[in-house]
Amino acid sequence: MELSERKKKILRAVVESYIQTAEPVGSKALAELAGVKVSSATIRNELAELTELGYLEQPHTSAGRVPSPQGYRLYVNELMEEQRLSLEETKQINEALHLKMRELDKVIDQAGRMVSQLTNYPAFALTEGARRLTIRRFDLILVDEASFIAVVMTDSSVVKNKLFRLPAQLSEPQLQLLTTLLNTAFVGKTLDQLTPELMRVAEHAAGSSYGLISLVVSFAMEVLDALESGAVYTAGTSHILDHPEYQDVGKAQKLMSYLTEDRSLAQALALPALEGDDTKILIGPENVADELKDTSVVLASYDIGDGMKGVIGVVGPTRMDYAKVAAKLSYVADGLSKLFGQPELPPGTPEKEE
Amino acid sequence: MELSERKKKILRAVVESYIQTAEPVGSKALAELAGVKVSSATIRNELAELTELGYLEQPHTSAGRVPSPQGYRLYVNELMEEQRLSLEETKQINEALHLKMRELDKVIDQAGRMVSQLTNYPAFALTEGARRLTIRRFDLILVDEASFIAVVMTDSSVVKNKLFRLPAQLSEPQLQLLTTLLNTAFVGKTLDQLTPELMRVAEHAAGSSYGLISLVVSFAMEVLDALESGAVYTAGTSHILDHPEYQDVGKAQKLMSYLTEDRSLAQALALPALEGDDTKILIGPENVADELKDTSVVLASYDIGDGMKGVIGVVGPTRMDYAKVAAKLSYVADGLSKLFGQPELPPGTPEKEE
DNA sequence: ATTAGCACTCAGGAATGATGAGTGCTAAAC
DNA sequence: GTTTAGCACTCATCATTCCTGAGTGCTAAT
Repeated sequence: MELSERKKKILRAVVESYIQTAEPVGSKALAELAGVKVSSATIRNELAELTELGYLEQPHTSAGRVPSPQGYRLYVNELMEEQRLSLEETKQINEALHLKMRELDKVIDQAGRMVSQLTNYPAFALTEGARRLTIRRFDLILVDEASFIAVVMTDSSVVKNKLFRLPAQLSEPQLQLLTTLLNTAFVGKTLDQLTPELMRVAEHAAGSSYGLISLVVSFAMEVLDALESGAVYTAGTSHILDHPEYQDVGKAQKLMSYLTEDRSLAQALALPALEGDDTKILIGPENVADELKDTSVVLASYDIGDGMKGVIGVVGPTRMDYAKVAAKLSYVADGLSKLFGQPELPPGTPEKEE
Repeated sequence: MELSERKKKILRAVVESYIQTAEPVGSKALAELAGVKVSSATIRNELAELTELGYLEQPHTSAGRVPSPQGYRLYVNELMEEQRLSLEETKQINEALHLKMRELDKVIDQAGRMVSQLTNYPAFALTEGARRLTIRRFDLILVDEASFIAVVMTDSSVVKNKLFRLPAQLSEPQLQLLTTLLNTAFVGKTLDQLTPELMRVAEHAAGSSYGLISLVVSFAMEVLDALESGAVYTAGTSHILDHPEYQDVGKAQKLMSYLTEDRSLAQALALPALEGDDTKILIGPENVADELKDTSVVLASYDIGDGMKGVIGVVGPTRMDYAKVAAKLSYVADGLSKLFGQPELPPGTPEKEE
C-alpha cells in the first residue's frame, strides 16, 4: 500500500528531526515542523497509523516517535533528497586526495581517515584483491657491500621493497646476475606456481649466493599474498563516542573493538557493496554481522584499475545523516577511482613550490 | 626523610592492590594483604601518616586510600619489582617482530599495535627524524609506455616509490638518461639544497621531458620531508574503555581524540624519552600535556640505526601496571633495536615454508 | 475528516532514608 | 612508646518514593 502524501511528509519530518536531535519526536513539534497545516491531534492519528504499519516506534507509551529500521529504509529509498556538497567541501576533498603520495595502501588509508573526519563517523576502507596476481618485475639495488634492497612490482603496478642485510660481501655484478635470474625464472608466476622446487632450481643456477633467491622470492610471495588477501583500514573509531546512542560504554566498546580488531569480519561486511551499485546503505538489522544489527553502514565502491575494486564506508547509529554521508562518501569514492585511473600530469607545471 | 620499612610495605600493598582492583584500599584489607603482622588500627595510623606525607589520598572521608602521583612515583622508583616476562611472552613478541615485513614504517606501526595488544593499553610509536637526510639514489622503472615508477632511497636506507602516469610515450633510453641525470644532480643534497634553480638547470639538461625531473624530485622532497618530520602511530585507543576510570564517556573521548588526532602533541610528549635512559615513566601531573595530567605514560626508546632513535610508549590511567608494562615495553624496544641493527640472515635457511 | 479536550501513562529527576565500609580518636594493654 | 580494641562519626551508594511534564489515545463536538 502506498502511503498518503501527508503520511510521507510526516514520516520524513520525524526522521529528519530525530536524526538531528536524537530525541523522540512528539506530535506537537511535528505540527510545526512538517509542512502540513493540521493540528497535533490529527498528526497523532497519522502517527498511530505509521506506527501500526511499522515505520515508527515508540520507546515507551508517553514518549514521542522514533523511526524504525523500516522507516529509515523508506526514507532512504524515497523520501531523502540528494545532498549536494558545497563547493568548499568538494574542494577540500579534492585537495586532500591529491596531496597524498600515491602509494596504493597509503591513499586508501588516508581516504578512510578523511571520510571519517568529514562525516564524524568511524570509517573504513578496504581493497578486495579478488584477482590472482603475479610479479611483473624484480629489481635489486645495492646499498652497501653488505646489504641490498629488493624491489618487486606486481602486475597490478604495486611496488614493495625490503631491505636485506647480509652476513657477507656482495658485489654489483653478482646482484645483476641474481636480478636477471629472478626476472627470468619468477616473473609472471602466480602465488601457487612459486613452488619450492622452482626455487631450488634457480638457487642452483645462482651458485653460491647464500639462498638469496629464496629470500627475495619469499618476500615476493608475502607481497602477493598480502595484496591478494586485501587490506582493511579503519579510522576515526573514537567518533563513536560523539553520539548519544553510545553513551553506554559497554556498547561503545563492543562496536569499537569489532571495528578495530575484527578485520576479517570488517571485510565480510563490505562484500555486499562489491556487487551492484555505487553506493549502498545497510540499515540496522539489514547488516549480516550481529555486532552491527543496530548500526547502519553506508558503502561506496571505487575502481582501482585492472578490474579491481575497493570499498570505502562509514559506520554509525541507525540515526545517521544518510543524505550527507552518502553524498560525501560517493564523492570520495569517485575521486579515488579517478585518482587510480587517470594520468598524473598537468604536464610542465611543477606540482608544488613549497 | 626516609620512610620506615613498614610504611614502605604498606604503601606498596596499597599501590598493588589498587592497581589490581581500582578500589580504594582500606585498613582491614591491608592488615591481611601487606606482609605485616599488625592490626588494622595500627595500619590506620600508618595510613594517616602516609597521607600526611602526600603519598596517599582519600577520595572521601569514609573511603579507603588511593595512591597519589607522588605515591606512584615512590613505588616506581623504589618499591616496584622488575617484572620478568614469561618465556611464552618473549617468544610471542619475538615472533611477531620477525614475522613482519621490514619496511621501516610498517614495523613501527606493527610494534605499536603489538604493544597495545600486549598490555591492553593504548600505545603509540614514533620515529624522530632529528637528522638532515639526503637522497642516496634514484631508480626509474618503466612500467609500460606511458608510466613509470620512481624509487628513491635515502641515506638512511628507507625506500619509497611512486607511480607516475604520463600523458605521452616514454622509452627505456629516455628513462635511463633521466635516471643518470637525477643521480648526478640530486644525490647527497639535503632538503633545502634542492632548490628550484637546481631543478630548472637539470630540467634544461634533460631536454623535452615534460618536467619529469621536477616531478620526481618533488616526490623525493616529500619523502625527505616526511621522514625528517617523523611519524606517529597510535594503536589500541579503544582499550581506554577497558578501564573503570574512563567509564565517563566525556573523559574517554577527550583522551582518545587527543591520542588519535593531536599528532603534533603526541610527538611532543615523547620528547622526554629521547634524552637519557631506555625507559621512562611519567606519572600523572609529570606529563607536560594538559590532556595527560591524570594519565601515566611509559616510554621506551629504540635505535633505528644511523644514530636515529624512535620511541614507543603506552598511555593509561595512573593506576597502571607499571612493572608489567615497563618490562614488556622495553623488551619490544630492544627487539626493535636489534631488528634494525642486525643482519637478516641465518644464511642458507629459507625463512619460511608456508 | 479534523480538532479540542481530557484522562492516562511513564521516564527522569529530586528528596529521603537505610546500609555499610572505613575512618579518627581515645583509652587500655603490651 | 607502640600497639590494639572499641566506638562514634562520616559519607558514598543504593533503593524507595514522590512529583512533574511531555506525550499519548480516545471521545465527542465541529
